[in-house]
Amino acid sequence: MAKRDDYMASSSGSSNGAHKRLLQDSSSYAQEHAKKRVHISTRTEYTYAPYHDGYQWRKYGQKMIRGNTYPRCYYRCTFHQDHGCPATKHVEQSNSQDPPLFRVIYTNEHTCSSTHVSDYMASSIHIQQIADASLRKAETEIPRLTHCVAGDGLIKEERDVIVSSLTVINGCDVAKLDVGHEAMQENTPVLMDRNSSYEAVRSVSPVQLAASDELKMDFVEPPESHWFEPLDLGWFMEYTQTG
DNA sequence: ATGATTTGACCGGG
DNA sequence: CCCGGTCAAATCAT
Repeated sequence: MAKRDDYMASSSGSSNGAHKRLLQDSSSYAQEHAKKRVHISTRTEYTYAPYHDGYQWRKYGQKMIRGNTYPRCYYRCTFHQDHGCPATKHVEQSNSQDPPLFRVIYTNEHTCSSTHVSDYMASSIHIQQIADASLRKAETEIPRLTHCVAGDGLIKEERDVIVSSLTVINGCDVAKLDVGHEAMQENTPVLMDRNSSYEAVRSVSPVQLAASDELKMDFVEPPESHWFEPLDLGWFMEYTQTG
Protein backbone atom coordinates (compact mmCIF):
# COMPACT_ATOMS: atom_id res chain seq x y z
CA MET A 1 0.00 0.00 0.00
CA ALA A 2 1.30 3.43 -0.88
CA LYS A 3 1.77 5.91 1.88
CA ARG A 4 -1.18 8.23 1.97
CA ASP A 5 0.80 11.20 3.09
CA ASP A 6 2.82 11.02 -0.08
CA TYR A 7 0.03 11.34 -2.55
CA MET A 8 -1.98 13.66 -0.38
CA ALA A 9 0.95 16.02 -0.24
CA SER A 10 1.15 16.13 -3.99
CA SER A 11 -2.54 16.28 -4.78
CA SER A 12 -4.25 18.32 -2.13
CA GLY A 13 -3.27 21.72 -3.43
CA SER A 14 -5.02 21.74 -6.76
CA SER A 15 -8.63 21.21 -5.77
CA ASN A 16 -8.87 23.51 -2.83
CA GLY A 17 -9.27 26.72 -4.76
CA ALA A 18 -12.39 25.49 -6.46
CA HIS A 19 -13.92 24.39 -3.20
CA LYS A 20 -17.40 25.85 -3.17
CA ARG A 21 -20.24 25.55 -0.78
CA LEU A 22 -23.28 24.49 -2.75
CA LEU A 23 -25.23 22.82 -0.05
CA GLN A 24 -27.05 25.57 1.70
CA ASP A 25 -30.32 23.94 0.62
CA SER A 26 -29.38 20.49 1.86
CA SER A 27 -28.15 21.28 5.32
CA SER A 28 -27.98 18.27 7.54
CA TYR A 29 -30.98 16.88 9.30
CA ALA A 30 -29.30 17.05 12.68
CA GLN A 31 -28.27 20.65 12.30
CA GLU A 32 -31.71 21.78 11.24
CA HIS A 33 -33.30 20.09 14.19
CA ALA A 34 -30.69 21.46 16.53
CA LYS A 35 -31.58 24.97 15.46
CA LYS A 36 -35.24 24.31 16.06
CA ARG A 37 -34.41 22.73 19.39
CA VAL A 38 -36.15 19.55 18.42
CA HIS A 39 -35.07 16.60 20.45
CA ILE A 40 -32.55 14.46 18.60
CA SER A 41 -32.43 10.86 19.71
CA THR A 42 -28.95 9.69 20.52
CA ARG A 43 -27.71 6.63 22.27
CA THR A 44 -24.26 5.44 23.22
CA GLU A 45 -23.08 1.86 23.13
CA TYR A 46 -19.80 0.18 23.95
CA THR A 47 -18.93 -2.73 21.75
CA TYR A 48 -16.07 -4.74 20.33
CA ALA A 49 -17.82 -4.94 16.98
CA PRO A 50 -18.76 -1.37 16.08
CA TYR A 51 -18.94 -2.03 12.37
CA HIS A 52 -21.41 -4.89 12.37
CA ASP A 53 -24.63 -3.71 13.93
CA GLY A 54 -26.95 -4.92 11.19
CA TYR A 55 -27.06 -1.70 9.21
CA GLN A 56 -25.07 -0.51 6.25
CA TRP A 57 -22.99 2.59 6.93
CA ARG A 58 -20.91 4.86 4.81
CA LYS A 59 -17.99 6.72 6.26
CA TYR A 60 -17.97 10.42 5.53
CA GLY A 61 -15.30 11.77 7.83
CA GLN A 62 -12.69 11.17 10.46
CA LYS A 63 -11.39 13.58 13.02
CA MET A 64 -9.07 13.67 15.97
CA ILE A 65 -11.04 14.94 18.91
CA ARG A 66 -9.23 17.06 21.42
CA GLY A 67 -8.24 14.96 24.42
CA ASN A 68 -8.88 11.68 22.66
CA THR A 69 -6.16 9.18 21.91
CA TYR A 70 -7.95 7.77 18.90
CA PRO A 71 -9.77 9.44 16.02
CA ARG A 72 -13.54 9.65 15.78
CA CYS A 73 -15.02 8.24 12.60
CA TYR A 74 -18.26 9.57 11.19
CA TYR A 75 -20.74 7.33 9.43
CA ARG A 76 -24.17 7.84 7.96
CA CYS A 77 -26.65 5.35 6.65
CA THR A 78 -25.75 4.10 3.19
CA PHE A 79 -29.27 5.00 2.11
CA HIS A 80 -29.03 8.59 3.28
CA GLN A 81 -29.29 9.81 -0.29
CA ASP A 82 -31.72 7.26 -1.68
CA HIS A 83 -34.29 7.37 1.09
CA GLY A 84 -33.20 10.34 3.12
CA CYS A 85 -32.46 8.12 6.08
CA PRO A 86 -31.16 10.43 8.82
CA ALA A 87 -29.33 7.83 10.90
CA THR A 88 -25.69 8.54 11.68
CA LYS A 89 -23.14 7.18 14.08
CA HIS A 90 -19.74 8.12 15.46
CA VAL A 91 -17.24 5.42 16.28
CA GLU A 92 -14.17 5.91 18.41
CA GLN A 93 -11.82 3.48 20.07
CA SER A 94 -12.05 3.95 23.80
CA ASN A 95 -9.10 1.94 25.06
CA SER A 96 -5.98 0.14 23.91
CA GLN A 97 -6.92 -3.31 25.11
CA ASP A 98 -6.75 -6.35 22.89
CA PRO A 99 -9.30 -6.44 21.50
CA PRO A 100 -10.04 -2.75 21.82
CA LEU A 101 -13.37 -1.50 23.02
CA PHE A 102 -15.23 1.04 20.90
CA ARG A 103 -17.69 3.74 21.83
CA VAL A 104 -20.46 4.12 19.30
CA ILE A 105 -22.78 7.11 19.38
CA TYR A 106 -25.93 6.66 17.33
CA THR A 107 -27.91 9.70 16.24
CA ASN A 108 -31.41 9.47 14.77
CA GLU A 109 -33.33 6.32 14.00
CA HIS A 110 -33.29 4.63 10.66
CA THR A 111 -36.23 5.35 8.38
CA CYS A 112 -35.01 2.83 5.83
CA SER A 113 -36.43 -0.24 7.53
CA SER A 114 -35.86 -2.37 4.46
CA THR A 115 -32.14 -1.99 4.76
CA HIS A 116 -31.78 -3.69 8.10
CA VAL A 117 -30.35 -7.13 7.57
CA SER A 118 -32.24 -10.08 8.95
CA ASP A 119 -31.66 -11.45 12.41
CA TYR A 120 -30.06 -14.39 10.74
CA MET A 121 -27.54 -12.17 9.02
CA ALA A 122 -26.71 -10.36 12.22
CA SER A 123 -26.20 -13.65 14.01
CA SER A 124 -24.21 -15.04 11.14
CA ILE A 125 -21.88 -12.09 11.15
CA HIS A 126 -21.33 -12.47 14.86
CA ILE A 127 -20.72 -16.16 14.57
CA GLN A 128 -18.12 -15.75 11.87
CA GLN A 129 -16.40 -13.07 13.87
CA ILE A 130 -16.30 -15.39 16.84
CA ALA A 131 -14.85 -18.18 14.72
CA ASP A 132 -12.17 -15.89 13.35
CA ALA A 133 -11.35 -14.61 16.80
CA SER A 134 -11.03 -18.11 18.13
CA LEU A 135 -8.65 -19.11 15.38
CA ARG A 136 -6.56 -16.00 15.78
CA LYS A 137 -6.30 -16.62 19.48
CA ALA A 138 -5.33 -20.20 18.83
CA GLU A 139 -2.64 -19.04 16.44
CA THR A 140 -1.11 -16.66 18.92
CA GLU A 141 -1.37 -18.89 21.95
CA ILE A 142 -0.45 -22.26 20.49
CA PRO A 143 1.54 -21.43 17.38
CA ARG A 144 3.32 -24.77 17.46
CA LEU A 145 0.10 -26.60 17.00
CA THR A 146 -1.20 -24.47 14.20
CA HIS A 147 2.16 -24.49 12.45
CA CYS A 148 2.85 -28.18 12.65
CA VAL A 149 -0.58 -29.66 12.31
CA ALA A 150 -2.59 -27.23 10.27
CA GLY A 151 -1.98 -25.76 6.87
CA ASP A 152 -4.18 -22.96 5.58
CA GLY A 153 -6.69 -25.46 4.32
CA LEU A 154 -7.05 -27.03 7.71
CA ILE A 155 -7.38 -23.66 9.38
CA LYS A 156 -10.25 -22.87 7.06
CA GLU A 157 -11.76 -26.24 7.73
CA GLU A 158 -11.51 -25.66 11.45
CA ARG A 159 -13.19 -22.31 11.03
CA ASP A 160 -16.06 -23.86 9.13
CA VAL A 161 -16.52 -26.38 11.90
CA ILE A 162 -16.69 -23.62 14.47
CA VAL A 163 -19.13 -21.62 12.40
CA SER A 164 -21.46 -24.52 11.84
CA SER A 165 -21.30 -25.52 15.48
CA LEU A 166 -22.12 -22.04 16.67
CA THR A 167 -24.88 -21.77 14.13
CA VAL A 168 -26.57 -24.84 15.51
CA ILE A 169 -26.03 -23.68 19.07
CA ASN A 170 -27.54 -20.33 18.23
CA GLY A 171 -30.59 -21.88 16.62
CA CYS A 172 -29.77 -20.25 13.33
CA ASP A 173 -29.90 -23.33 11.16
CA VAL A 174 -30.54 -21.99 7.67
CA ALA A 175 -33.02 -24.74 6.94
CA LYS A 176 -35.33 -23.44 9.62
CA LEU A 177 -35.32 -19.88 8.44
CA ASP A 178 -37.91 -18.14 6.38
CA VAL A 179 -35.45 -15.90 4.60
CA GLY A 180 -35.01 -15.22 0.91
CA HIS A 181 -32.15 -17.46 -0.15
CA GLU A 182 -30.86 -15.33 -2.98
CA ALA A 183 -30.72 -12.28 -0.79
CA MET A 184 -28.90 -14.24 1.85
CA GLN A 185 -26.27 -15.42 -0.57
CA GLU A 186 -25.74 -11.96 -1.95
CA ASN A 187 -25.11 -10.61 1.47
CA THR A 188 -23.15 -13.49 2.92
CA PRO A 189 -20.38 -11.84 4.86
CA VAL A 190 -16.89 -12.46 3.60
CA LEU A 191 -14.21 -13.77 5.88
CA MET A 192 -12.07 -10.87 6.91
CA ASP A 193 -8.57 -11.10 5.53
CA ARG A 194 -5.32 -9.30 6.07
CA ASN A 195 -6.45 -6.40 3.91
CA SER A 196 -9.20 -5.50 6.29
CA SER A 197 -8.77 -2.35 8.30
CA TYR A 198 -7.26 -2.56 11.72
CA GLU A 199 -10.55 -1.87 13.41
CA ALA A 200 -12.47 -4.43 11.45
CA VAL A 201 -9.94 -7.14 12.15
CA ARG A 202 -9.85 -6.45 15.82
CA SER A 203 -13.53 -5.95 16.43
CA VAL A 204 -14.46 -9.52 16.93
CA SER A 205 -16.47 -9.92 20.08
CA PRO A 206 -20.22 -10.22 20.12
CA VAL A 207 -20.35 -8.54 23.49
CA GLN A 208 -22.45 -5.44 23.25
CA LEU A 209 -23.25 -3.27 26.21
CA ALA A 210 -25.63 -0.41 26.51
CA ALA A 211 -23.88 2.43 28.25
CA SER A 212 -25.24 5.13 30.44
CA ASP A 213 -23.66 8.54 30.33
CA GLU A 214 -22.02 7.90 33.67
CA LEU A 215 -20.03 4.96 32.34
CA LYS A 216 -17.89 6.80 29.86
CA MET A 217 -14.22 6.06 30.46
CA ASP A 218 -14.89 4.12 33.63
CA PHE A 219 -16.44 1.29 31.75
CA VAL A 220 -15.84 -2.08 33.39
CA GLU A 221 -14.68 -4.65 30.93
CA PRO A 222 -15.89 -8.21 30.68
CA PRO A 223 -13.84 -10.93 32.38
CA GLU A 224 -10.58 -11.64 30.65
CA SER A 225 -11.30 -15.31 30.66
CA HIS A 226 -13.51 -14.71 27.65
CA TRP A 227 -10.40 -14.04 25.64
CA PHE A 228 -8.15 -16.72 26.98
CA GLU A 229 -10.45 -19.65 26.36
CA PRO A 230 -10.98 -19.29 22.64
CA LEU A 231 -12.77 -22.55 22.14
CA ASP A 232 -14.80 -22.51 25.32
CA LEU A 233 -18.27 -21.69 24.07
CA GLY A 234 -19.82 -21.14 27.44
CA TRP A 235 -19.54 -17.39 27.26
CA PHE A 236 -21.06 -17.30 23.84
CA MET A 237 -24.03 -19.41 24.87
CA GLU A 238 -24.55 -17.16 27.83
CA TYR A 239 -24.54 -14.20 25.48
CA THR A 240 -27.02 -15.70 23.07
CA GLN A 241 -29.46 -16.60 25.81
CA THR A 242 -29.76 -13.04 26.89
CA GLY A 243 -29.65 -11.59 23.40
C1' DA B 1 -17.19 1.62 -14.37
C1' DT B 2 -19.02 2.15 -10.04
C1' DG B 3 -19.17 2.57 -5.21
C1' DA B 4 -16.53 3.29 -0.85
C1' DT B 5 -12.85 5.55 1.67
C1' DT B 6 -9.45 9.05 2.71
C1' DT B 7 -8.35 13.48 4.14
C1' DG B 8 -7.63 18.61 4.00
C1' DA B 9 -10.79 22.33 3.64
C1' DC B 10 -14.80 24.56 5.02
C1' DC B 11 -18.68 25.91 8.11
C1' DG B 12 -20.89 27.47 12.13
C1' DG B 13 -21.63 27.42 17.16
C1' DG B 14 -19.76 28.70 21.49
C1' DC C 1 -10.71 31.93 17.22
C1' DC C 2 -11.05 27.12 18.51
C1' DC C 3 -13.11 22.89 17.68
C1' DG C 4 -16.44 19.37 16.27
C1' DG C 5 -19.03 18.09 12.30
C1' DT C 6 -19.42 17.82 7.32
C1' DC C 7 -18.15 18.21 2.45
C1' DA C 8 -16.16 16.64 -1.72
C1' DA C 9 -12.04 15.81 -4.80
C1' DA C 10 -8.76 12.40 -5.04
C1' DT C 11 -7.91 7.88 -4.45
C1' DC C 12 -8.74 3.08 -3.56
C1' DA C 13 -11.26 -1.28 -4.05
C1' DT C 14 -14.10 -4.41 -6.50
